[in-house]
Amino acid sequence: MTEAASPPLPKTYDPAGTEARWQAAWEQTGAFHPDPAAPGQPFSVVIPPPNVTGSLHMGHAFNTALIDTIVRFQRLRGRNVLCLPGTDHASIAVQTLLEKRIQAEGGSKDDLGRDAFLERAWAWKAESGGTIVGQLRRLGYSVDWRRERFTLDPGLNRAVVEAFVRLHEQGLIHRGEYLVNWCPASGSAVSDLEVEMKEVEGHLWHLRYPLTPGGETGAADAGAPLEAPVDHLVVATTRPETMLGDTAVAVNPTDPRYAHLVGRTLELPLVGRRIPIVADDHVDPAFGTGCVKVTPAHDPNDFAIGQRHGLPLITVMEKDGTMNAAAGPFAGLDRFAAREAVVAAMEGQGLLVKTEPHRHSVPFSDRGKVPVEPLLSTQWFVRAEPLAAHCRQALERGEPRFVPERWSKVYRDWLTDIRDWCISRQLWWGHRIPAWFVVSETGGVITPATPWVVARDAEEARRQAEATHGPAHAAAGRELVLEQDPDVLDTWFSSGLWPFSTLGWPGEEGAPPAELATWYPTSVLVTGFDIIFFWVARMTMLAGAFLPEAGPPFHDVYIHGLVRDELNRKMSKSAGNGIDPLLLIERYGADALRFALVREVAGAGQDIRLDYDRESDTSATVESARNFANKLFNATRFALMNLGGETPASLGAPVAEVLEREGRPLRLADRWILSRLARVNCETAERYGAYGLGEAAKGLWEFAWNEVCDWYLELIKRRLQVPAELEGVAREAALADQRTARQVLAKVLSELLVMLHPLLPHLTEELWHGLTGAPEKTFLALTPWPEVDDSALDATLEASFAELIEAIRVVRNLRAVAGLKPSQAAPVRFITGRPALAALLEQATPDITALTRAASVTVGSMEQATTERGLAGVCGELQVVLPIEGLVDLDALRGRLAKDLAKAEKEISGLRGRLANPNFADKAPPEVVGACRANLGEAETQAQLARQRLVELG
RNA sequence: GCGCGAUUAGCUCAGCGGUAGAGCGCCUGCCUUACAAGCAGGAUGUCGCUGGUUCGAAACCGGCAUCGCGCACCA
Repeated sequence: MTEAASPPLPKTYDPAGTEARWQAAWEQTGAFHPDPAAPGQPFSVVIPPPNVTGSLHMGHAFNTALIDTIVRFQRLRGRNVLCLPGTDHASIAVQTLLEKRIQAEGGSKDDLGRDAFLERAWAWKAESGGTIVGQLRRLGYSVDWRRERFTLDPGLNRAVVEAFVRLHEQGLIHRGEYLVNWCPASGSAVSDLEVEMKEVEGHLWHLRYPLTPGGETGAADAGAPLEAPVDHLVVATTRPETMLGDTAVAVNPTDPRYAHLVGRTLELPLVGRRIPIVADDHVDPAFGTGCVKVTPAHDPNDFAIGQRHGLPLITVMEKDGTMNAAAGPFAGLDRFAAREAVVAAMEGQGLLVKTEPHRHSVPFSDRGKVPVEPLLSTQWFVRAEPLAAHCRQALERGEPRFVPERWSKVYRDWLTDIRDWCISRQLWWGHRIPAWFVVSETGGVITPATPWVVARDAEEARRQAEATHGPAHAAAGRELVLEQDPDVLDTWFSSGLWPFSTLGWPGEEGAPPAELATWYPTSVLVTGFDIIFFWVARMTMLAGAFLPEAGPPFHDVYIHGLVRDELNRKMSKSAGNGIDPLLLIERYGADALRFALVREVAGAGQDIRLDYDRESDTSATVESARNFANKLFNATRFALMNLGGETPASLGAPVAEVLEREGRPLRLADRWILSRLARVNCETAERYGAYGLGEAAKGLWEFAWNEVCDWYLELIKRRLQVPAELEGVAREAALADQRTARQVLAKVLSELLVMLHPLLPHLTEELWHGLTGAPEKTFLALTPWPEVDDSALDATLEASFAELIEAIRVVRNLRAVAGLKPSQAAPVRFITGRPALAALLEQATPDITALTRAASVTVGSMEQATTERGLAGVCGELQVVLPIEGLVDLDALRGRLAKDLAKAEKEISGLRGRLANPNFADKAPPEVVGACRANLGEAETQAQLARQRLVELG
């Protein structure tokens, strides 16, 4: 080329500026704001809304990378894609966080009052929500920001109220007094899922409970072995403080030691209450003493025993975890202080038999990080079983489809034997429960017995209350006073509506929102396995209640693993081992981080480990992805310098027949890379579509780097440079061939960029614009996926080309063994008995020359095999000779040949062994046997050639 | 206790019936006008152990071991 091509791009890719520029361009032009009425089969995803409690962590980055890869692919495939973003109000988490801050300022939330507190919470949301949304943008998330939602925004509040009212109408919500998981730290009930069992080194205290006087001999039971008269029982407990609330002691009905005592009573120490001895199957005679103290108001198992035996419930604690008046002298003590005090008191009375160390599980509150107290309290519940049953039936039909499939079992098991869901929280930050108490019925206070109405708003509540209680009030001359339930709903109640509330559900009377009509149910939910119960199951359950005809709220559930740190630890805020995605983005670019994360997920559903050096904040994995990005950048840079200012469009697609006609046919390398391109296109589309994202990433990496860059670009370099001294016909021919190469290069590269776009959105957008010269507001992101050219597929050609590559590798290897300098040219001689291979090598002579620094390339038949002396190697049925005797290290050569020989001999013995087995020939498929024979023949040729050479060398 | 997953090259992981692959790291040689964030070449594995199925097993089935996770938990 004579014209001075000015280098259009720097030598290395700098992601920072590029990424910001395209993010802005996509957003400003509304590239990802779909129209529900637009053509194209709808495809929709609602993102798992991050909590507004902080900032982006690696889990978000991972989830984002996966979702965005999927939706960008579907967009390229022509689907009408909605990817809807949003954030979650995270009731307990935010409230806990704010309370701590207020405390640090020396105040309390009660000083502040509900309204002022909520004002602060909204201010916090504005700040924190803004932070995390900004960080999601920084990843290049192709979501519709115009439709961004927040679980506590007015539209979603409307959905929550509607959902609550409807569930109530369907009889699926009830209010009642039950033993719930109480978190004393946050002063609220929590659901079963928010309780985490932790192994703790505790104690097992053995306490003596005396029998009340009368009939100690146990003579009533004739079958019992007559032992010394019994005057007490010993119970074992890990929580002595709860004894203050004991209302029985239970033994197993079949336990001969105690059968005769059932029905007798004990005197509860420290309290003096008479409590019965009851028989219950739940008691394991083999554990401890076989006697269990029963505290129905403070333990779920005891609660069940209490129900079976009609025992009273005695609550001995306040909601802040201190002992109440029922605890007598221990009132006012914190539950843990009370534990020590009770033990001391028992010991003082000689009733402490022994204290054993005991390792056991203690329920902890997820948020409060303190042991949960099972406490009797009045709460709202969703009846889970009918909703779960609906989901189980759907799952029988394969809905939703879990990827990987095994997670469906986890989902199903949880839906089986499900317990009611406690949805009320004694918090301020959240959706206020749309229930109003008729407090004028209970003297102005809310009690478990206060009548209530559920309504969409205060007015409707009043109307209802008037209807039910109005006449009675009027008759009594009382004013009807209503008070809304002060409590809020579990955050997951609103998150559970997310797939349809965000799309406008419930909409206006008789007019479903267009978004809902187009994009519901959503196509796929992508989330971590850790919230299958919390979120996935809640969404399917609630969707079943409100939109049953639509089926589950998503067709597929793609479950991914967690990102673990370099030591395979779960990343967590409390452990302080999180790796900051923003740091990695700054260092390597968002594309590199995304690519690295996606590339790690080949084994779908598995946790991924991100290597990381905390000293330098570097990650070899992300760095290698950055290097790949740079490789792609440079490949494009190369193209830009060699396309003579033309674009894929101006050059036109390389159509084999047309080029043939024009006398500038596709060369071997062209046909090879076009065949590979078509094949990779098929494979990649298939993988993306089937959630094989890691495989798609790896496949494209290998194609781009190991085939396009390492071989194709190298092979066309000469054709792209037309020497200035060429004249006349030769020049015409060279220019024509140059054009063919340019066409193929332009096609391969531009299509490769499209295929890589879901993985490296910014870089590919940038390079594609450079390559195609597309107007600024025409985006690769919205371009159609390239069509597969079936006629380009040629498996035979690909196999031949692989042989050519091998031949070149052998030459290079021989040169390396000989220690030839890259600048030293050496003659190359190929010898083969296979005419087709010989023809291929003849045809590729110029390529071989260029890629091996050959002084000359000759191809001969077997008869000419041993005429030269020099370096020799074999591959397949090909003998490669570098006749440069003088320059050669003979020992190195012998070593090389010996190695070839050993390898061939090993293969021969293996293959012979197999073929010698008559069963193999009989039972193995013919093509396998055939391949085996062919390989044996090849290996034998190799061995023979190597032996021959070694003999010649002496 | 029940269930799930993992165990393959120094590290991180693919492969899931036809006798082992990638990236990183390592060794050798190269600044060859796309790329040293690169190029060329090289070394490295009784595929956790153990039975079985099969002509053939890293892959399928059984058992065991180790690690991890989930669920349920005996006070």
